[in-house]
Amino acid sequence: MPRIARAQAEQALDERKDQIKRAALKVFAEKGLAGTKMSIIAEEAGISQGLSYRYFESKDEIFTLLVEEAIEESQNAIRNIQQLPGSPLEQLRTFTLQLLDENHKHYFLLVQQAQKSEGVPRRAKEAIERYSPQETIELLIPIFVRGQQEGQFAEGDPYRRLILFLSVVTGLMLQDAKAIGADWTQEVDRLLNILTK
Amino acid sequence: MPRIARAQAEQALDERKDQIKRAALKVFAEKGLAGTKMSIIAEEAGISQGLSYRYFESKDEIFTLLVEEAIEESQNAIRNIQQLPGSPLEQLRTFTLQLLDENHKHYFLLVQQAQKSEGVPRRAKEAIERYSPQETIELLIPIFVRGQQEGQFAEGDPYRRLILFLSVVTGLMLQDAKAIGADWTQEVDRLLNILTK
DNA sequence: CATATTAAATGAATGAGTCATTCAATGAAT
DNA sequence: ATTCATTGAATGACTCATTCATTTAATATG
Repeated sequence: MPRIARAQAEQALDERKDQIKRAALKVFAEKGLAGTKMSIIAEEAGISQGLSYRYFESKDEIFTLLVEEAIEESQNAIRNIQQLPGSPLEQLRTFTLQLLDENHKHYFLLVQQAQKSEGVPRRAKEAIERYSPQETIELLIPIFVRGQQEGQFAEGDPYRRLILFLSVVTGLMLQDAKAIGADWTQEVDRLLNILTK
Repeated sequence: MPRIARAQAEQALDERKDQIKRAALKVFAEKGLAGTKMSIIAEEAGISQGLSYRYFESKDEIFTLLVEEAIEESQNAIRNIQQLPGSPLEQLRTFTLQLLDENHKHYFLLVQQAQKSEGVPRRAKEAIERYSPQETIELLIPIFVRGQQEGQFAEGDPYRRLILFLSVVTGLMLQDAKAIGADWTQEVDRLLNILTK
């Protein structure tokens, strides 16, 4: 095989691998590990039952891989928020909108699922324990406190406020509220009223 | 058997039946129909594996029964809100707090679960179709509109606002946010900021 | 009180069903 | 013609609702 063709072929394989991963992410996020059948992942990816096994060892492997990716993504997003321009409120707004876009949403829900489910593969469990979403809140607290000092956010226990806020955002994701449509901007602004004065 | 003893015996049976139903409700609400094992219900009720079958035909029967009860309860709660004293805001506040108490919460989540799950028994499905939670929103709309006219609630599409609000409340239930504790009053007041000016 | 009768409760065993995984066969690409 | 991706039916391990022989408790009878 010529050099060029080989490179193309490799890329094709990578793309297919990605396609399967994306499909799996969506389904896992919606239904959890136990609730997800390999056949549904295949269907979602538009391929046949068996094909996933040319690209991955097992269902557990895909799941674990995705959880690890999800956590990496989550860490990035959180690190990012610190650098974001604007007031604390604007920072949180951007962060929330980002959390709600398709890709991040699925990652976020995946981790949620992985946390409460039984029978999660060891490595996935470890990844989650290494980076608990507790940490998400802890990293948001300084921003919130700054907002309080600047008089933009309401008084009260930051931890409790942020738990409430994140619960609410998670709830929205779960509802998948198709009724709302793709543009969450309006909703997020309303949601932020939970935190502001 | 004397009259009295027989009556006592019957009552004992009813109580056990109730005990099983309560346990089942809790587990079904948390894990859905497919995710719930009869053995877990038994454990939750503090009885042995097989005993539920002296009181109920099958898992499906329990599930269906509970869904039917849940819908009845839901209808009552909604009818109630109309009679509630106070401003629209106060009405909604009371309604929401009621929704969040242990019992109603489980009923509400059960219906949620039943809606999205596959393989729901026919009769349960029918009960749900007969009374969709769409209806919940439609019954809340007049209250919300009145609140808008009185200047207490924010402008905007009532349907969309209420969808958001209910999604958020549902999300809270799902999170079960133990971190928050039993008293939701504070949180509900914050949540209502989503609707008010 | 002792004992017979009836009903409640247990938990191990069954077996029907589900679903991850495999693989022989097919198709496409080079 | 050869190589490799893809299919989808078949396998078999596993799960779990349901059953039922056995134990335990309650109640009646003498």
